[in-house]
Amino acid sequence: MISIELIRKNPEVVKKAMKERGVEVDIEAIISLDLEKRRIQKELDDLKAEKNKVSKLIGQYKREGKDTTELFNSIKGKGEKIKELEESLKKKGEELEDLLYRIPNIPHESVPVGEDESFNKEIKRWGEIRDFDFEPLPHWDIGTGLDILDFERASKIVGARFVVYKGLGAKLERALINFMLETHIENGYTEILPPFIAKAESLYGTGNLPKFEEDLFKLKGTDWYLIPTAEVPLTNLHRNEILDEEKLPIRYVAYTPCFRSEAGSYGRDVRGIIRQHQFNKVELMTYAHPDNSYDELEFLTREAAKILELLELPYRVMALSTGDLGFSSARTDTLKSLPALILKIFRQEEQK
RNA sequence: GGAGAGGUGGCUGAGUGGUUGAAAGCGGCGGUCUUGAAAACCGUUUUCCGGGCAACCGGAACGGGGGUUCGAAUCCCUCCCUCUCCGCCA
Repeated sequence: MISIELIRKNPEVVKKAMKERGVEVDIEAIISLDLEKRRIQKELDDLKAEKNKVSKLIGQYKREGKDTTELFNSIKGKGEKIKELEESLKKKGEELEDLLYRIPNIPHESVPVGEDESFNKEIKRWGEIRDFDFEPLPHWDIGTGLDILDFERASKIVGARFVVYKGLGAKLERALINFMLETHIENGYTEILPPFIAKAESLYGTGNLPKFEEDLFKLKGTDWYLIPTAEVPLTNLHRNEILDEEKLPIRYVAYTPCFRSEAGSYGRDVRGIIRQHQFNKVELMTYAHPDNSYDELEFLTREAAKILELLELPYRVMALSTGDLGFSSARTDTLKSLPALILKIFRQEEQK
């Protein structure tokens, strides 16, 4: 969540950032709401100060055996007024918080400015894209042909957008997870195996709530959600903690399944294992000092790229433009590799 | 599932409805002493919000929320969490 102080002090910075992201946010409305809220708080605090003073006097008078009726009379009706102000302060606070929760992060100055993905900037390219002297098959044909992916039986169990990994398919998935974990652990990341369920408060912490509730699976009759990414438990691991600066950076790696409702993406990437309701992910996460967090980001990106290099998969590193940036991200360097290739084949398929 | 105990500052741990933001100890910080350190002694040490250029002033916080009261860490309700015992169980 963007702090109200930042908006108070630098409204222009925030406005400019929102414009670059292509997001409509009424900063002026937030500022005037904040002013109104503070005005109420001042009035309330003054009133409470008055009442507290009298209450203290009553205590003193009683101890000294003096008459207190006059004191009681002097604060008559104050209670109701206080309750009234408290209520309106609470309401203003909630309104303000709700608005603030819907403001995305301020992009870093190094992020290319542009309204959509066409403004993304390539910052690195690695490896050779293989040429085939035959027509390559999409992965779902290969997978079902080898009997290592089974989409139909998955759909029997649960429905569309799930897959059953079978035999060597299951083993391959497991081996990849393990390979990634081991590689990162060797390089100083601490492995975490977190709960795959998180409560609402945690989802607010990562910006998934309140704005993106429809992307999540909520467990009926509870305050629990299936995690859409390991980022949720990893970020909340240290929520409301003050970290010792000496111990930074704290580097974590976690394997978790991820669950996404993919609402609003019906008809997109409908075949294969690209856009599933459940998928496996090995996540890297670093808690770093703000002074060197962007160096740390580069370290982390290199670390992730290493996996692709070890697997001899060609890739590009793309800096996402302001218009393509995720909600809580100040900067995103994304690795485009195999998935992009699959998508390309898939989209060609789609056009036929 | 049944029965019970408990949640207080960085930690341990007192606390009768009224100068208790909170004893004491530990830890931290500053100082005296010392060549330096330890010990001892003295002092100091919560956070958030608001107002103010500032010194400072006001408000809030004793697991969360609500209630009673002029006044709540203390009484009542409710939720959450931790621990112990019994039962059941992968």
